[in-house]
Amino acid sequence: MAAHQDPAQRVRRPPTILDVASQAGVSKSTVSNVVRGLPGVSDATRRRVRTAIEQLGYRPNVLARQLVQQRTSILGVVVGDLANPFFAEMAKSVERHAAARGYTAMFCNTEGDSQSELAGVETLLEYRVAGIVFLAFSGESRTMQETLEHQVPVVFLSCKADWGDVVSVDDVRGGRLGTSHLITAGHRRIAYISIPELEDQSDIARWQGYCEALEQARIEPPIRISWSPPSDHALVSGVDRKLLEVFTGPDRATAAFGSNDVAAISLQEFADRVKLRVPQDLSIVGFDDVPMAGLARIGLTTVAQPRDELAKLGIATIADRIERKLKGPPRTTLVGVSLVTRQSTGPPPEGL
Amino acid sequence: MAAHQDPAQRVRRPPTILDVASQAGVSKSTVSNVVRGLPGVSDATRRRVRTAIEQLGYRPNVLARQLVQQRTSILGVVVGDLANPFFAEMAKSVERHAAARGYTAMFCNTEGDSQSELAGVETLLEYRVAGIVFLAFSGESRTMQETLEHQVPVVFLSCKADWGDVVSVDDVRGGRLGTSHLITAGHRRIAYISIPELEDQSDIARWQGYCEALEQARIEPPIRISWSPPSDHALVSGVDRKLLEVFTGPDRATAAFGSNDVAAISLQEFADRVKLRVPQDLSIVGFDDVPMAGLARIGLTTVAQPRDELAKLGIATIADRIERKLKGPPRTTLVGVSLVTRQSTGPPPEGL
DNA sequence: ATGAAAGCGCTAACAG
DNA sequence: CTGTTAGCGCTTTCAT
Repeated sequence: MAAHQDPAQRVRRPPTILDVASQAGVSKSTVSNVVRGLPGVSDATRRRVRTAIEQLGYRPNVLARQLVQQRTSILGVVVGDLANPFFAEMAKSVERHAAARGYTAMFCNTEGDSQSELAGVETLLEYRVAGIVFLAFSGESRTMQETLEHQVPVVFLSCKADWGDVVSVDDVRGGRLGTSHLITAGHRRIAYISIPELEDQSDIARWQGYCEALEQARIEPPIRISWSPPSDHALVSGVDRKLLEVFTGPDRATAAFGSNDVAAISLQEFADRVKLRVPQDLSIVGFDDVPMAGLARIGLTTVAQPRDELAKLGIATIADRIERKLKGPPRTTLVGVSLVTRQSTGPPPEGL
Repeated sequence: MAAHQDPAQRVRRPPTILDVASQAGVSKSTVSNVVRGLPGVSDATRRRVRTAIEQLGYRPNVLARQLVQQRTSILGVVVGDLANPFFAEMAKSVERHAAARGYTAMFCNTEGDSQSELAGVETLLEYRVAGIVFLAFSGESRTMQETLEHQVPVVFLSCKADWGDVVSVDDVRGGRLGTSHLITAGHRRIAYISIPELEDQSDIARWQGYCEALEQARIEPPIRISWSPPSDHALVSGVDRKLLEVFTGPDRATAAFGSNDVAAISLQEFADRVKLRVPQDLSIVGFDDVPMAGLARIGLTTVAQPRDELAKLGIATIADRIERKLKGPPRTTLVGVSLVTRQSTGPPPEGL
């Protein structure tokens, strides 16, 4: 292999279209025509240009192109938490489908914080992204305004808002599905548990589904736990309590519905640590069906989302919107959820 | 909330610096100066410009700026597999540290395929990224050339190559560490197992460390398993065999060292399915210490990488290189690995 | 079939 | 302190 030089020393700037033009002895328009594969260039010229491009290692400057074209092929993707396996999987799918449609994805991790969500969108807008895909949306209205004001198509993928296109599972239905499963198994005291960092619009919809299921079964009251693992305290229906208390004592909760798999698995981990047996003492249902949930050792019952289908539809929607193939008012596309039953759920203990 | 219009119909293009200038009754340079916070603008003018910006919702066009400045603040990040929790965590850290230093991250998922690795780098180069961070590198030399030819600083983060800056753990040492742990526990037949999609330079170094440890303990021969879960077949030292065979029979392997936690956990899952007890029948060591490995139910003994420290150093390195604060030949920064002992390892069965 | 010229929105000298 | 001017690299009419 050729001796390599110190990266800091090589200062040769990338060749421009002009370099190619002069090298090939043509005008830059011709080079442009060749690069873009337009017809109306003689074969001889085309060949000469191709050679020059090869020799110089010319690569068109996308920034310049997009500046003059007044549009970019960058898709901004707002992710709640890349470290959450669900988002990681979605991000991966989104990137793949975006690339397949000619878009480059630019990710923004928000840590579920509406502050950085706003900052992220701001950055994306500065890059004049062609559209924004929200993989999580806090619901913060200022972000919405910023985005609206600047005419960027937006799709809420696996999350929702009352403006912009939505492609997601029916979270309310998913919430009902998971909760009903527990009710059917005989549980009467069922808690809903979420991790505050990830409480967004989806979380709210799932909570609603949970409440509806309880109501329909005439079970009162709903119990909302907001917990930051691995703390042993949590906000239980608004008041700070020891988490363990919720699952012990005479009218303890015998089951919990996690707003997502990470919350559910964290709770299972907590249960393991404090020697609560799952599902004998405590049944747990999650949401998402992340790969980890399917491991024999985890065996989490969960509401599954068809991730790749969601990503595909979401990208199709926003791409169509960008390309003006889709017009009219915001559209909502709901795809089905399904319950995956594993070992984390069972009937409640005797007498409860 | 104001009635929202159909996203497809609002055609107002984003305001430019000229719009702001005329609105404020100044020249565009003055606006530019205000936007960039340069001194030498009277307070009155500054205020007027600020107001105009506010009213118009002006947002500078980064593409135009970067075009004229001849440099971007985009950092390309090549990721092996976003769905692998290790990469997901790294990606997240990288994005955070990049943002802290004023860079925007643009991710490329390669699925461990050197073909799309090349395509990804190609795309990044078209965007004139300021630098490229490899979170996985296949070792494919053409990519290297493409990159070198275009003068982009490169850092190999938690992976390696013999050119460009490297910031990683000492994979060879890590390989030795994990293997030695098994040897010390009494194992004599230890397999090395990796998932082909992720075999890269790090994998090779870890394999080398594994071999060295075996050699030092005068254990022969090394066993290399290349496995695509959940298949029940695998390539064992080059030949296709049933995976189970490796861990049963008279001279079976009693331990396995996974090239990363995903491989190790997959193997554990396999063991669970075929009723091999871990660690009684089979000890398993992983590499990375992903969050999942620490769950009580997984309890994977593994070689831990300090992810956030790696990301921080990696970004610092490439940022310094970009900003010319770091000059000279490629630098290698190695950070320490440590073994985290959990429940997946123990002594071999009696008599083996 | 090819070239010339006019910008895209912005920064960076340089004048005034 | 503020305005004028000349591009950055590219696409896109419009001539030739």
